[in-house]
Amino acid sequence: MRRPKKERQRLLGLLLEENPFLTDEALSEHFTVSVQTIRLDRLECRIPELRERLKTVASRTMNGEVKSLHLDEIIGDIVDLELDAKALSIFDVTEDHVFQRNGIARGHHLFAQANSLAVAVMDDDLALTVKSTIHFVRPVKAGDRVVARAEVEKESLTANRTLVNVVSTVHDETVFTGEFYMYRTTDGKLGESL
Amino acid sequence: MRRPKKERQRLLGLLLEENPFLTDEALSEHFTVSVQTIRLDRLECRIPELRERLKTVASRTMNGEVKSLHLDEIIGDIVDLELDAKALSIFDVTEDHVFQRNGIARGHHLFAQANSLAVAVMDDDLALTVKSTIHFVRPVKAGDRVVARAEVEKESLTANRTLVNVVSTVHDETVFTGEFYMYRTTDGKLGESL
DNA sequence: TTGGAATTAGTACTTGGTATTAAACCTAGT
DNA sequence: ACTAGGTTTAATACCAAGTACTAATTCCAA
Repeated sequence: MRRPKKERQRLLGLLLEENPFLTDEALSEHFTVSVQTIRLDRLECRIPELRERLKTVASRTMNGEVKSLHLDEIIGDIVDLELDAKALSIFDVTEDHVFQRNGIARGHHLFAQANSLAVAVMDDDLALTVKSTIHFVRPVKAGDRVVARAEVEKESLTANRTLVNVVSTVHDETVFTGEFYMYRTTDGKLGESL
Repeated sequence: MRRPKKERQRLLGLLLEENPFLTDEALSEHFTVSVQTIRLDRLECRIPELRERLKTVASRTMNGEVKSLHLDEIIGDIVDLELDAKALSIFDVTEDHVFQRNGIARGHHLFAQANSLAVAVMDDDLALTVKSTIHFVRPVKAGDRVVARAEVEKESLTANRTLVNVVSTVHDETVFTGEFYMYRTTDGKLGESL
């Protein structure tokens, strides 16, 4: 599935943040574009080459800056994304995400998945969550694969505010729903600055 | 100072364990031998080349072989707690918690702190969050110390449902508020079972 | 002084890139 | 219809940091 440039570049960034080990070669196959295109993308997005990425990741390890790396991680793999429209991510719940006592996933992981997705679906690099109402409909257990679907409310697409609805399911059964009122910080094409 | 082979190789191993970022070139200067000698040394000692070393160090980071502790951890340090009444936790925001683009903390970390606190304040080992409405009142930056205060709504202390209000502040200024509707799974003092 | 270990040198080849130039391909606008 | 611009590919030269291999040189001790 050939994606438009802008979308491809966003996904490229997200992908490499999760997996910095991918070579341009591998990326070109993933996006079914040429290696040169990937290199142009990295250039535009100021994403360094594989070796530089590994160097910084490794140095983070050596300096013990790892402590909370996963905290900043985008929770869940974003597998589909249409800017300002909809997006989908998958999050595999492991033992690490649940209360030992009852094996039920801690709420903030489900929230993190949904929130990350809401941020990602916005066509704005600096989007922020302003307000949110969420429901934990059914408990989620370790081993469950949570599929989160985000949909942008078209009619809410005003200058600065946007409503994103997220529904998370396990085996087609709703486990979580959330409304995310997002704030777009850029009002135009200022995305490239900074 | 020219050291004998055996000693040099021993030092080589120690050196690279501490600092895997050194190239053969740098090492050859350090030991004042030729690059080829260093390569023979690495070969004999089965020390991989720079890139391989960085790859493994970096993968250690990514695979969370260093992380572990935090995932299930309660986010923020709970410094005060009165069961079924109120609780307080402190969370220091670091670079790891913010968007690189604008230095603002990702929402799900603030949520995680508040949610963890709401769960902790309940006098029930198996309390779950059912529903929540939250406001991100003001952006939080790296370096900020977020103080979250949870208060149990006394009149809501019914059999199974409880409302917990959380207000998070930075320097006495409110940055986040949340209402957490909690579900108690045990209806009495069965908390110790399981 | 001579023989084997240790060291150094030199060459060809590999990966995963950068940098640059140029061609080809769409696609929207007047 | 046709051109201009953005986008994508291609092609080439070059680099860093190596491996793999061969060969020459140096050292040092029996």
